[in-house]
Amino acid sequence: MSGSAGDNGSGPRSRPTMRDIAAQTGVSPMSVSRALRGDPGVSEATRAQVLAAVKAFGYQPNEFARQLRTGGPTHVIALVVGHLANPFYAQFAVGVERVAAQHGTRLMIMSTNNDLANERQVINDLRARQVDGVIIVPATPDHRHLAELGGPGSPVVFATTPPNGVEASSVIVDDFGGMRELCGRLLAAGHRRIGLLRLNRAMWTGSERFRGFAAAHAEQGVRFDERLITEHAGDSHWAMRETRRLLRLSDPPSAVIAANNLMTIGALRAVRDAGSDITLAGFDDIEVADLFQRSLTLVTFNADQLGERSAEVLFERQRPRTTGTGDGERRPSGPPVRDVLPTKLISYGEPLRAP
Amino acid sequence: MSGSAGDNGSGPRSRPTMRDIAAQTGVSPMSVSRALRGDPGVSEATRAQVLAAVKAFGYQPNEFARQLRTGGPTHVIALVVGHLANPFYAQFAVGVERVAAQHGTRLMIMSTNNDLANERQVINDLRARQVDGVIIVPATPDHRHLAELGGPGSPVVFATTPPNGVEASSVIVDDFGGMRELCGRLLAAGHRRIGLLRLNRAMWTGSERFRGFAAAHAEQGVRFDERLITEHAGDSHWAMRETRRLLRLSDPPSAVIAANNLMTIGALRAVRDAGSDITLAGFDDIEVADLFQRSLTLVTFNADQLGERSAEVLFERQRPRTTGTGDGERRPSGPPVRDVLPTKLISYGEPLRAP
DNA sequence: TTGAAAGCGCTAACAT
DNA sequence: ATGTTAGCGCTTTCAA
Repeated sequence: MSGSAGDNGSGPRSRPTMRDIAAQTGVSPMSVSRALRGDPGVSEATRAQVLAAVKAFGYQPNEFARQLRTGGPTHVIALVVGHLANPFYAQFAVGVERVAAQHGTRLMIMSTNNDLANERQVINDLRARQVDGVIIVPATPDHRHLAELGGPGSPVVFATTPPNGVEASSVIVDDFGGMRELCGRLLAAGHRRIGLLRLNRAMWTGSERFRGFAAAHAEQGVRFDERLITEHAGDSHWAMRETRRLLRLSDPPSAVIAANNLMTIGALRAVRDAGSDITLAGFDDIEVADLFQRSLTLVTFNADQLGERSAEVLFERQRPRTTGTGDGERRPSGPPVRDVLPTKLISYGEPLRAP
Repeated sequence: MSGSAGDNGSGPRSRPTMRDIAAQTGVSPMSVSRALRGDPGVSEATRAQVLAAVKAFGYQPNEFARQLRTGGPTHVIALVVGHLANPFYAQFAVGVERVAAQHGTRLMIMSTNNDLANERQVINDLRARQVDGVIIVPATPDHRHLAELGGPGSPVVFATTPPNGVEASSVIVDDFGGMRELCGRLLAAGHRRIGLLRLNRAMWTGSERFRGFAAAHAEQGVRFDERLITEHAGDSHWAMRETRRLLRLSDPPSAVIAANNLMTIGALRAVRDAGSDITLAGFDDIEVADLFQRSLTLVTFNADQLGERSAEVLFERQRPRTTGTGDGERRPSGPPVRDVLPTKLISYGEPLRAP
């Protein structure tokens, strides 16, 4: 009546093992093992008995013990991201999980809070836990601490940022092209003073998106004003303050570009509070941008698809680990993959306006 | 130059074990074990040697083997949610992870895509993987398939929905009170025909929020029109269509309440497209609601904190598993906890208006 | 069809 | 301070 099965009577004990099932059934643990795995070498009679006992005990095989013995894959991959609350990561994770499920693999999502020490710990932990592979959105520009990953049986894929100092596959976004297009449009519309809330130059996305900004200016023969460009790790509070500052300049920009989704939100708040009619644009899509009060032009890409592609690359590179001391094994596969996803400019609300 | 350490020369082999380190160092595996765990019973000399060899081999102890032997906790808890892309879950996960980190525990996030069969599989998998505990936001109203969780050493906490048919702790939101307050305010403002996009009545949140709606009407002596109430699992597309339908009624509502965050988004889109000036309200907070074109009144609660509290409850109920055949162990602890988090009404944009 | 022995990688408990 | 033995829960291998 009260609890489920397996807890018959007095003191709860530790989880039942195969031996318990064997004892209960009157067969050897080996037969239990066979019965549970669907091995043909058991009579239907014993199999039925075993399964009954299993159900009665609420028995669940210990996956670790099995994995230890067989040396097979764990069917777990890990996704390491900076901060879960960023909707980009969530959407990315959705894509990864879809592909993982297709491969009968579970996804373990770990967040580093964009902290290097934390990232290190997480990585070590994942290695110790024998995950079949890792997809990482690196928090830092230097990836040498990730070198230990990517060994045989545990490939790694870098997402949004190519590996730096390590050999590994990567799936990234056309940061340069996307920003170049956006900035080019603004310039073509007549904007001459464009503010930029950029990401740290040490970050790949930071430098690439900035390169796009600079390239667009160069192509249209416009010199940009350094004082309209500020750099940060990229949170919304900072973006809000910084946008406010830009708006108050004696010679303010006629447009502002925010280099990521969170900064776009911050910039929007500053513009709203100031009642300014400055043109606003940003990198990264925002799911509900169509509901915003202000028009917004965004460099978008399919985060979902980025996740899918990353996972596909990961699985392509997986090879079953050798059990014993096997020595003649091949490397994961050929040279690292390096995929680049295209971006697409989307205007929510009105299209880009002249200043 | 090229790769990192441990891959000196020809063919990569399987991961090194303690024996490899021992052989390399000329000590016994036991000393390696001791050195790695910081056990005092090793000379500084050997410890140094061991650590050097470990670094050279890129050796990482196998956490599974260790766990198997010691029978200790795995220091992993799992969070099972419906769909990662829902920002509520992401925010919830942030809170859970914060508390988990404080307990030196990793968080494994698994999504079920709101599918029962999937949920079952995930749960089994987690049991097989010996997680120290599970926090679940149940996808379905019937929780009997979760009965196997919650055994000794692996407690469960239900979040947002109390357990049904199982004994377990839960941390939920004041669904009833929140909706009652919101609806009460609308009625007090003079609204007499209020539309409701409600969740499935089989779901706890669905029935509780509806109870609040009904209670508010009863208290103010207003009869609600059943035809203004529609029921669904709660996605934004459906909410959009349904809101459109409500707006087109010959006797349309003067206000519409959406029973969750996704439906609120859908309703907003419908209202925008229709150019209607209907009053809109919803359950669940929306991070960027302050940037929306339309004013919105929301029943909010702190998802972060809900996550923290759930994790705290989980850890309170954890007890170290007994290693051997220990029999005199106690139950996790006293009776199940049942926490309820308060809600808070927030108006973004203008406050609630009369019809 | 079934079982006994051995061992996956590690560590507790006992030697030395 | 170091090593040996045994065994965690399971499965592979070999024998009956």
